[in-house]
Amino acid sequence: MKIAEVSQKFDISADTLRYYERVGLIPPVHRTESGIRDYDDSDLGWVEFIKCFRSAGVQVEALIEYVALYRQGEGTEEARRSILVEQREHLVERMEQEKATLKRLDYKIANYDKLLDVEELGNGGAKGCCSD
Amino acid sequence: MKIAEVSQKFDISADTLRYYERVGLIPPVHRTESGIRDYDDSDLGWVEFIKCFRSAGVQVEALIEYVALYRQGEGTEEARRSILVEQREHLVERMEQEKATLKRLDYKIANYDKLLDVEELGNGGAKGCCSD
DNA sequence: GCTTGACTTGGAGTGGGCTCCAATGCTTAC
DNA sequence: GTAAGCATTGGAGCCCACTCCAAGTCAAGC
Repeated sequence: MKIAEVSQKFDISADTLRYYERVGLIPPVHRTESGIRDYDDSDLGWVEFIKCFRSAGVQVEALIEYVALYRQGEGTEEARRSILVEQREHLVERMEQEKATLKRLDYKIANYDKLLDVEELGNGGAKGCCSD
Repeated sequence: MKIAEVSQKFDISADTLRYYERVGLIPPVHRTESGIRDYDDSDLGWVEFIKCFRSAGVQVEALIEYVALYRQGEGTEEARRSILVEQREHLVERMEQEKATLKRLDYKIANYDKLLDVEELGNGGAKGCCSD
């Protein structure tokens, strides 16, 4: 599978795919004789893997480290595991923060709904909520 | 309240607080005669507000727009509401992605646990999971 | 009044994560 | 075999969100 197809399939630009490979976020992709990238199933698996983790905000740095350890093979399992655990912690923290913000956002939106409803009824003039 | 105290209270650097004000993420902060920032309750409210939304990944751009509308006052309620709704959508999408990634992360960690358990029992040699 | 330390400003610098570019090479259709 | 449209590379550039800096001002203690 050539880079253009992969790019389309995963909605990641070819530039980004090359960048990922260059910095070690993805192991070297299989090539044709003439040096053109020809993604095989394993390569596609990595792309999908990275896409998943990147789009959840996992840092490139951590993924690079993980991939490097993976490529080193046996003996690195514990280190790999601890990267994952660390990233899991970050993720959970982020999700909690987001949950709180979502709640607040909903509250604010509900306030605007009320406010706008009132206005619609010709009863304007209610003071807008400030930072709440 | 001077900038150093605010910085400490919210764990945001003084530089960042000034930056926030400069770009319009926070309305102009109250000053002493001599021009030194002296945050009042409303200013602190804004700082808290921005901290909450920023730490959930809401873009500075959107918040600037919101604050600008807020400062324009009446008549901008609908626009403000729609900014919030839009940001809510982004947030929910992000959270869903993260949920999926968390699940995957848990699965991978569990795999490593199993793998490492087996090794501990002197039964090594099981092939590490690739991108799964 | 002088030092110390926190404050001010505008502007430059940084880091992360891409994104774009120029120069060049391969492939396919005509 | 040649033009169009893909691919390759290294390196520069860009955007976001800060972060730091220099040069100067202000405030509190001695």
